[in-house]
Amino acid sequence: MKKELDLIKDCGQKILAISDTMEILNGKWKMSIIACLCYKPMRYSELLKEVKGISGKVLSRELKDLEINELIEREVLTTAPVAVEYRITDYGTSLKQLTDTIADWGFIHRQRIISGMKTG
Amino acid sequence: MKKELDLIKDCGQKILAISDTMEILNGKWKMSIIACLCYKPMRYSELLKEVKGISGKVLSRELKDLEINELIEREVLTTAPVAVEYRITDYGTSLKQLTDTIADWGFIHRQRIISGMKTG
DNA sequence: CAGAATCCAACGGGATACTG
DNA sequence: CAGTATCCCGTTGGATTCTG
Repeated sequence: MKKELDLIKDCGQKILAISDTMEILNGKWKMSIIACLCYKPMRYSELLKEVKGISGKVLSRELKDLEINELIEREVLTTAPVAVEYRITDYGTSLKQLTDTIADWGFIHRQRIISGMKTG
Repeated sequence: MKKELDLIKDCGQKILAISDTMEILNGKWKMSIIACLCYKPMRYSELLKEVKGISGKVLSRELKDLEINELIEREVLTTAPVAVEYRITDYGTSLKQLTDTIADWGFIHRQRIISGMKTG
């Protein structure tokens, strides 16, 4: 009985922690952007190509959000036609494992779908 | 050079997989619900208490979504005042590691916030 | 190239009241 | 108890245009 209560209590803390994370990583794009920048620094236009489906406006906002949370850094390169490079921060790399786990599950889920939704 | 291209290509697949996952687990509540039901089966009202902040309407919809994706099961208990129990499915338990990773990061992030946003 | 501005549609999500 | 229905708002997100 007490053991059950402990479980619930523990569960409560976990729920809170998950809510925290989902608050930071809301929207469908942030994890993709993070994963992208974990590979290498990229420019705005590169991200626009790599993160398929995202629009310019949304990419701008998401990048700002991520920068505010210190997950990525923005550097303006004073080159000829002006370039901006986005990089993952040390703190941002702490999300790498998370992106890996999410990607892994995505693969599995896709396999499950294309294998015809065989009844589990 | 080629190596870089490979990286990008690989990155592309990962981005897709992440998009897939985020499509299924969109909204701020689904992961919390999954994590909750990983502890033990729960009734609607229990979830309403455990998943702090969620409203009845949203909980209903999220539960339906999760059921459609075969991540949870719903059983109506023919008891006196009618009870409904939600359980995680085998497939749903494949998300347990993900909820753990997300929760871990949430803890870390909270620590970082309350420690005053120390740089680095 | 890197965005900001504007417009608009769709969805997420809260509050309340109602049903079986 | 376990939802559903309704209203209503803020956000998300796409398309397009404009700017430095």
